[in-house]
Amino acid sequence: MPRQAQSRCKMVSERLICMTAPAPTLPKKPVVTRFAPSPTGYLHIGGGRTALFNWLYARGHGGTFLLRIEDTDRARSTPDATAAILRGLTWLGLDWDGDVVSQFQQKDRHADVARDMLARGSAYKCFCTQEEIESFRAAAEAEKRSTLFISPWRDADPATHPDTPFVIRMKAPRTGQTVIADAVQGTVTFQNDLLDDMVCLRSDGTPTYMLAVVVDDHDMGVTHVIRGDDHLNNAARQTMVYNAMGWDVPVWAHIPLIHGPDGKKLSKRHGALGVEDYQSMGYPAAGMRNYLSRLGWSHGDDEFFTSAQAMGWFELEDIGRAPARLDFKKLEHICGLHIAAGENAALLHEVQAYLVVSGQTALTDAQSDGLLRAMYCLKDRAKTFPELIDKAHFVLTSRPVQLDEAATKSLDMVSRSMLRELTPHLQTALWTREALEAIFTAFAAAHGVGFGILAAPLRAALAGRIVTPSVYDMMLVIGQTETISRIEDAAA
RNA sequence: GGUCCGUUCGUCUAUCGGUUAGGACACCAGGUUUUCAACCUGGGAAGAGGGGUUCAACUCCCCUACGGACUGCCA
Repeated sequence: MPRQAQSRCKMVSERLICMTAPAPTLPKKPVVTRFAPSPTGYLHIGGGRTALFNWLYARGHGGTFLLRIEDTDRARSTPDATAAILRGLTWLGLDWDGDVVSQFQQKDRHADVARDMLARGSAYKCFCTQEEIESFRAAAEAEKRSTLFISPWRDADPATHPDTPFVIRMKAPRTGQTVIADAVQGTVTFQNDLLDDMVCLRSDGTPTYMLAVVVDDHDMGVTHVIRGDDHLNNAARQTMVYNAMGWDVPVWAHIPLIHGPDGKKLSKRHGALGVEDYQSMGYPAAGMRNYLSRLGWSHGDDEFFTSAQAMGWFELEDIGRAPARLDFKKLEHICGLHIAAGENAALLHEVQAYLVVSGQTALTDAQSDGLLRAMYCLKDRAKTFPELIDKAHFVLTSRPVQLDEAATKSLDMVSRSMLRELTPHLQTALWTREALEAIFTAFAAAHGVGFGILAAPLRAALAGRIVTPSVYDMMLVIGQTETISRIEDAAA
């Protein structure tokens, strides 16, 4: 994928760097990004966007997009949740490279690194019990002191170590500051004396997230960590692990979270949270990708685009710093454009998948065939798949066509007799739009009525409803025989 | 409480010191029409507040307010 657009600013600054320091023109490391959800439920819509950004960036830069499941918390991780996440990503069309990595399976490696840090003197054994720490924190809070816990074992003589369970804590620097050069947030500075010695290895020998992410990201060769800005504070402590091990720190990009329509953090009461919920609501995946990518990222005034275009445009510096709200109206609008632009067979395929996941009965072969033939007059008007199916009712249904209340009402004595007079004209008609238009125009004129008067009972007869696509489109799609039969049914 | 991040129309956003602050969704009005949509035209609608810096600030700096994240042997 050629780089179509690049921040002008960045190009200028790179040029400047080259002029002042010609040396660092080392070959750029290929981009490696990853999405690392924890398997505690479904794929959250915010997680879906994080995955999307990682995917766009990797794919747009000829890089690699990896997937890792952060399942070190055994109590909260379930195989079902992992499966749900994979399903969500697959539906969104975000394909990852290589095998899915299980963080838990790397636990021995994590423990090795923890011991390595111990040997290097950048970590130490802490024998404090959780109860001790909890009571310390409770007391500190009550007295309004800092709850920052400094282990008494930090500089203890190993000879004094008791024979009790211990955790391995990072021996974090107590002075100076840690600077995060974030591609989205800019330069963020943390005072080291405000950061505690995080636990790297639990007393049961399992690694904590803080250690595991760093080790895995390093081992997997991740060059760009694009994740929610709820991790921004963590980045400082994680940097210390990189430094302790002498590893290259990745490029950080902490993106703002997505909020609900009311501006509050997205939660259950907002309804649809999982990516799969959006699939069951019948939004096309291409539209979801388009809409989600515009939440917090922009490329000038471009609103409607394909993922291929987004890949060519996507740069970290174009990501905003403020949280964005979910707007279903705009989502629908974008999705409508994607349905309209969709290829008929692909749309049919997606509609079928939608019916299955939303627990509805799939279309029969005959219905699929009908939908395919009707697609041309349907797809411009539907924003979602349920809407598309609703508008396709005339071709999905079969005789005898069920009439709804309004349709029954419009088929009164007068209009039924009009329909009876109409059928002979249709029997001999050439079945083209032009010929049909000529017939109906003449027929309406002969009866001294406008075409609208004629169209209403026709909609009722053909679709059983009075809100339908164009009557000409319906007749052309269902064909001459079926049209005449339906009109005769209604006129009887 | 502490640390960190954020704040342009109702919403998503453009703007990288000089613009009548632009676009899109939504909304309102009109047009088109074969119902509903779609479509076309037009309209209202924004720099949180206060201080600086500057010839000039939405843009840079500080303070306040509001919102958020983190502050775990969760991830």
